Amino acid sequence: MRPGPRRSLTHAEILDAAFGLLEAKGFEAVSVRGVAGVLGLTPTAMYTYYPNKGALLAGMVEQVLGRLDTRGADAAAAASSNAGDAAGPGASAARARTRIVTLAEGLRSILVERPGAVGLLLATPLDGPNARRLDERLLGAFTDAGLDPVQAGRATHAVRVHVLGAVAFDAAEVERAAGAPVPADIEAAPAASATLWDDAETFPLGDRSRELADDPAARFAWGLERLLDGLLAHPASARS
Amino acid sequence: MRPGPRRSLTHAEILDAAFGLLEAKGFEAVSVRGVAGVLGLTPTAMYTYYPNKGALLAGMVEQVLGRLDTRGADAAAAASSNAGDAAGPGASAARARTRIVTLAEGLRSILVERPGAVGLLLATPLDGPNARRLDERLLGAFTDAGLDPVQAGRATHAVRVHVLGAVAFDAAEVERAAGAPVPADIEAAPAASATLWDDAETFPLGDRSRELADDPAARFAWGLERLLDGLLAHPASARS
DNA sequence: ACCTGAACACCGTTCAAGT
DNA sequence: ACCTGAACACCGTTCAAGT
Repeated sequence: MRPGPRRSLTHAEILDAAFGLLEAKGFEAVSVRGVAGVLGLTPTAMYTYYPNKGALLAGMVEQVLGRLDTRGADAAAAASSNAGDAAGPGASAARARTRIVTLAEGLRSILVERPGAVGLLLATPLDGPNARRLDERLLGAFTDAGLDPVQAGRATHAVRVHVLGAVAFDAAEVERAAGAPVPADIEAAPAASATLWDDAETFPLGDRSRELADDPAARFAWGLERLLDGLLAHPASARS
Repeated sequence: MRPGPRRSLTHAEILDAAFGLLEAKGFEAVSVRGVAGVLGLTPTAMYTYYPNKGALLAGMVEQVLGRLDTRGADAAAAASSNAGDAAGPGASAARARTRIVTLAEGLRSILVERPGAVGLLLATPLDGPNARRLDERLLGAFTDAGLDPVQAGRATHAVRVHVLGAVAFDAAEVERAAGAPVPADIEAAPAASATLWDDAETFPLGDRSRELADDPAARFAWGLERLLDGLLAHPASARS
């Protein structure tokens, strides 16, 4: 069978195969050749659908962020049914904060659900339509909360950084727990000239608080709330 | 010349070659074979020094974080010479905040200086001696500022996430500006069921604030200060 | 201990050719 | 337009062998 039965796959089918690979064998296993193999295609046939591997990954990112939409709508429905029509001063700011938390938690849960998806987000520029829509929502919420455009832009960036960074760290910790121990490799570390830090002595705190290590979800939620405390502290342009 | 002149390289020489590759051609170019090539070795000879590629990368991470030590000491000296012996209430908390900012800004500047180094940090578990020492310092500073051990651990994590996440995003933006345009790829994005978000309309804010996009250093500093505002807002155990 | 050379099982991508 | 097959220039890693 030389030219093949001309199956004419849809992008959705190709992305499904790619996500199957991602879930089964991790981000590293998502290769042009691998996806082609799952689909029964020759690697070169993939270049009919995507001009390069980056475009494939961008397509996957868009699909992941697309799930945030449909799910976020449900969460917003539940939240708004509780809120009623309260109209105290700062009520719209409070609703804006809830919206931000909903978006951030939603994005996190989607990324946690699909192990390997973080690698995707970090490896691909987040400038597709769904990524932009997420940005617009955060931007709108921060504006509603009283931030000026520049502050809202920076705050949006900070939230994006916090969500992706936190999930990336959690994923790395999972890998470390499951994976191989890290080699000693003594020579690599130049001895610190620790003289001026001596007010800090040598801390035995690290091991203790690392053993108390709470679950990633709680840690994330706490950090997000603290970040929002800081971002939303000064309602108007009282800051430079 | 079969067995070669038995040069017996040091780890430092190997890491230098690896960093040369990193700076010249980016993180992707840091390969076992590539480093071996620069050193005039056969790829397999590398496995005499490092058991695998991960160990090589871990060695590089440790060297990067080691630079933070020597540099942080200088910065601390300059800062403390200005501070004098002020003893008002909250003075130690203020000094702790300064220490945190110094560490975070120092780590960021080191990562920004070495393009490609972020990829390194994100690809490698941060559990070497220098990484732990950085953790201990942040932990100690947050404890000095009045946080209990669990809060200090979470706060340390939040700062780490913020620094690495922000630098990773900046790096991605630089790549995007220099690299190829992203293909349209329409079919991948499932249309959002946008019904419930309609109070936000469609925001034209995005493009405006993206054009005003301030420089990454200012954006980072602002976000870090806001995060610390939130993390250090309540001095004692007034929080759950 | 340090190194070579051959080999295995992979990558992304291009090109000429077929239907 | 969609696909194959051969090819190019790469990966990380293992193994047997040399000094």
